[in-house]
Amino acid sequence: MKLEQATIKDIARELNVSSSTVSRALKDYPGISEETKIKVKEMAKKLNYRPNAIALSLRKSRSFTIGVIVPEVVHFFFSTVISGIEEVANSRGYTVILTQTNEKLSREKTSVETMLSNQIDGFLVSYSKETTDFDHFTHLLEKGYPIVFFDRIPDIPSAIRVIVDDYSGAYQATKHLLSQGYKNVLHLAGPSNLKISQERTRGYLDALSEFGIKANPSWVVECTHGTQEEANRLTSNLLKTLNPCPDAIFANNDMAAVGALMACKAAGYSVPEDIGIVGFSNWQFCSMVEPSLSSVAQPGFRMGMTATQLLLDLIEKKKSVEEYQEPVVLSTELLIRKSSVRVHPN
Amino acid sequence: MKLEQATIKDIARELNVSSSTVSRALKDYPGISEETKIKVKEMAKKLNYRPNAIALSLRKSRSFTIGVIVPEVVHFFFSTVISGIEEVANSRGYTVILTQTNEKLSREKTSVETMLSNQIDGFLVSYSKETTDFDHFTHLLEKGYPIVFFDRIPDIPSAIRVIVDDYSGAYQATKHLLSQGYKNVLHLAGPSNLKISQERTRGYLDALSEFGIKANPSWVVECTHGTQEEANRLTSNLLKTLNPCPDAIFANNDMAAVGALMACKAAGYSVPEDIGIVGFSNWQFCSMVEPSLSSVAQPGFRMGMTATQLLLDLIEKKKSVEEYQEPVVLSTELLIRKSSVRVHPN
DNA sequence: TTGTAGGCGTTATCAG
DNA sequence: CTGATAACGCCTACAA
Repeated sequence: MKLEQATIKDIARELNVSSSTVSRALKDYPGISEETKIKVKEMAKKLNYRPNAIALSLRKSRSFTIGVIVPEVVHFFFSTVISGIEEVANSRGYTVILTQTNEKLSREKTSVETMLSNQIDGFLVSYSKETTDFDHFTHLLEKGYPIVFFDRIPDIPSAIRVIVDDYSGAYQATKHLLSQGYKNVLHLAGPSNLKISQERTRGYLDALSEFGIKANPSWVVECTHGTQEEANRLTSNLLKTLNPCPDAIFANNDMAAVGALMACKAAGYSVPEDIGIVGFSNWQFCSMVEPSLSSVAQPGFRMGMTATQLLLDLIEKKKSVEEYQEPVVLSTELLIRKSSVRVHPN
Repeated sequence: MKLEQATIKDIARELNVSSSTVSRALKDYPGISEETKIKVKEMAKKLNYRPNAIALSLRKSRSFTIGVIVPEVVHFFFSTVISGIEEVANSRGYTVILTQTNEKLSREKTSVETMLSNQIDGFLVSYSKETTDFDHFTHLLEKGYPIVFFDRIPDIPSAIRVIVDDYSGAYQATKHLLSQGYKNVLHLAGPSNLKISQERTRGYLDALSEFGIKANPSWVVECTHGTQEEANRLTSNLLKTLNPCPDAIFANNDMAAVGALMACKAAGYSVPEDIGIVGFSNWQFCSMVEPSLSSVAQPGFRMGMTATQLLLDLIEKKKSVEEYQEPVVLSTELLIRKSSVRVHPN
């Protein structure tokens, strides 16, 4: 029992005109009498006519659809980005197709294929943690297919990229900890194949060196999954084994920061008195935990909007790839809460 | 610079056969010689042939695409549901188009239109808080168009609906509070036009009456937006004005529960000693707040999977609407944490 | 075993 | 100002 949609032909038949006339009348083409225009539009309304986007796509080889590939929807940051994408895409008349890879390269590849099959006009991509080889994207880029990478970006100069200022965020966070008088700052890092992780680690290291502290490689600990449990486990161990014992932790993400926070508390340390903590992303729960968690806020919504604007401008040829050789960088902001501010500094 | 996609015609031309032969060979139709099949498939690979889903849709009047309409992506529960939807849709070869309404009826309506234009095969809908009139859906239902409502469901018997057991969850939560010895349980309710809110309130009321407590209408307070701030403000006031002072709060959602928690602490009450609190949804932060928040867990992922399975079965005519006169109900689970368990019961 | 023709809904092109 | 025709890529009766 399919919804019998009225077509242009139906309108034409009812009115005894040709379908070309109807098509033109509906689009207010010049050279159509006012009279027929009105007749046609009325009939269209009467029959509840709705243009068939599929037929249009086929005809124009343009689908007015963009494909979004993210690692996980259930991730505060990404869901915020998606919100921004939706916003811009809708307002400019585009439809959004979404897939999540669940951090799997294989799913990323099939997603790309499906979307290409669906003739999407362009991609918005944040790749999976497993992705180290970008052939499935470079092939497309070479042919001039519009792709905008956001947050997790590849090292391909010809790719358009939107990121937040991870380096500066990490730098500010670490500097803030050091300024508070913390001396031994541990870094719970992200997967080292992601540029964002590298940048955050770089910011951490630079802040240390600015304070004349020699970085110790064993104080940069990779939290591969970035989950609370993992960070909890790692931190518990580190608190026992590292010498001197860390008195501050800068975590690559908030989940890890909370895990570390729990571990510190469980080990009998007080936060922020004994150990200061700063996270990254400013998830909703930052203000809810005890003590509230300082964090580097990333403008997710804005990132979604920016990336989509770029992509659509590209698709509509309002901009060209050449104009974006360098990544677009959105600023981050350190939000200082209780977890990193000593009431009685040492 | 569009990606020049090879078509069936291209393969046909290269091989000096007709396009129908190619079409058949690619699909392993009976009555095609092994030899041509192999030739065709090799050429297809060589030319990097990829079927054009758009053309297929037009031809078959089926798009293998489903439309998902949710109020907000940035919402732990909904993002979990989306995850479940993705999972099933992908594995059964369907693409997902997503829009969020931002709780606006107008956007809900335009979303429906756009999706219909895109010839989607069916809808998965959780409607907005503004939606009180369902004409834009009933029109479609009457024509037999496949729609599955989830979580927020309308009172339309002919609509297929998937919900969690809100009533039972709320009932269990309230009963739990009363069993802990709390006497005066306040209910921070959700918007009264949503069935889920009504059901949760009903569960609350029934638990009260089972304990021989006469419900007081002014103890059911509507939190329209369900935000932390709103709940915080409301609770602060209520703690001052209600007589007797509440010694427990059952909140319609976790954000509100946290708001209430903050208000209680700020007013000098200790949780759970003075005031017990239970939330609803089991957001990630429940285990992170201090004290950890008891909450009713909703199986979001499972809801997404179930709803999608139903929808696809419907689309593929493996099931009929008649088989689902009653809503499908997924069970909830009360997770008891610290916020509702007195160490020293009165 | 393969080819031909027609059509899904729309619009661009050319004629009238 | 309007109509006929072809084409987008694919599939499927029907014919050969």
